Amino acid sequence: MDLGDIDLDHTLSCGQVFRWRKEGDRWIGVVHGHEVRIGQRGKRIDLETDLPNNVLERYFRADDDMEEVYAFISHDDYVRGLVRRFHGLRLIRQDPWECSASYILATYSNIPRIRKMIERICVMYGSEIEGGGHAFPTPAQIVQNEKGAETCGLGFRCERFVEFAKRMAGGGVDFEGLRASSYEICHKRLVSFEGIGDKVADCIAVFSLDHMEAFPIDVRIKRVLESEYGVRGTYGKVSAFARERFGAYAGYAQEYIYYAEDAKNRKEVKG
DNA sequence: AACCAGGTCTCGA
DNA sequence: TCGAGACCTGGT
Repeated sequence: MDLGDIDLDHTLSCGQVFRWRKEGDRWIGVVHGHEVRIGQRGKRIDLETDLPNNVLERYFRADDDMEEVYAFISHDDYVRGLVRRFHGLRLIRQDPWECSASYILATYSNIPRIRKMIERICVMYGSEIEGGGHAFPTPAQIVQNEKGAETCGLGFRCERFVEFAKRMAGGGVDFEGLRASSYEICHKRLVSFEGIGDKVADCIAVFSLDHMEAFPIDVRIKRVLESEYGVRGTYGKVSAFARERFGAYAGYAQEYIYYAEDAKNRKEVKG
C-alpha cells in the first residue's frame, strides 16, 4: 500500500482523531468498524487489517499532493518552520457522522477526557469487532437507548449528542450533499444544528467533508493568530483572514499550528 | 487545590 | 451583530 509522503506519528497524534493509540512501534485504531494495526519504518508501512487498501488510502488522504499543499500554506517563516518540523503530518478523511459526534463531545474539554468520553460511548453502544474492540456506534444504536448516554460522563454535551444522533437517524443530515456543496453552504448548514457552532462546523468540514479551506479556531489557534499575525476579532473575521492567507489548504495550516502548540505544552509540562 | 479545557448558547446593548 | 456569563466534569 502506498500512502505517499506521510508521517504516521504526527498524523495520528496531532489531535484530529481520538481513537488511535500506540502500542510499541505500532498504532492501533478502528476505522469504519474494522481494527487497523499499522506501523512505519522510514517509507515502509506495515499493515494488519481486513480493510481493503483503497479504503485506507482514502482515510489517510493518500490522494493529497503534499507538495501542492506545502506550496499553498508556506506563506511565511512561521508556517514554513512548522512544515519542516512536522513534515508528513497529514489530514485524515474521517467518517462524517463519527467526526460530527466526536467534535460535539470535544466542546470545551480536553483531549484525554474526549478520548475517554468517546471510548465509553463505543463500549456502551458500538458493535463488537474482531480484535476485541468496538466500532463507533451508529445513530440508530444510540437512539435505541437514549438513557445509556447519561452514564458516559458527557456532562452538558449529553443532550446535544443524543439530539444529533436522533437527527442523523431520522435522515436529517445529508453529508454527501454538504461534501458536494461549497464550504460556505456547508458551514452555514452545519451551524444550524444544536451543539454545532462555528468551530465544530469547521472541524467537520475539514476533517470529514473535504472542505480543506475550513480553518477551525479554538483558544490555542486564536492566541497564535493574534501573536503571529496580529489578527483578532470575531470568529468569522479571524477565520476569513486565515482562509485568505492559506487558501485552499488552510485546514492543513491549522493542523500544523495546532500540533505545534500541543508540542509546546508537552514540553512545558515535562519542565 | 485551583485553573482550564479542540465552544456553544443565551441574553442584553 | 457583538461581547459577557454560564456551563458538566475531570486532567494537570
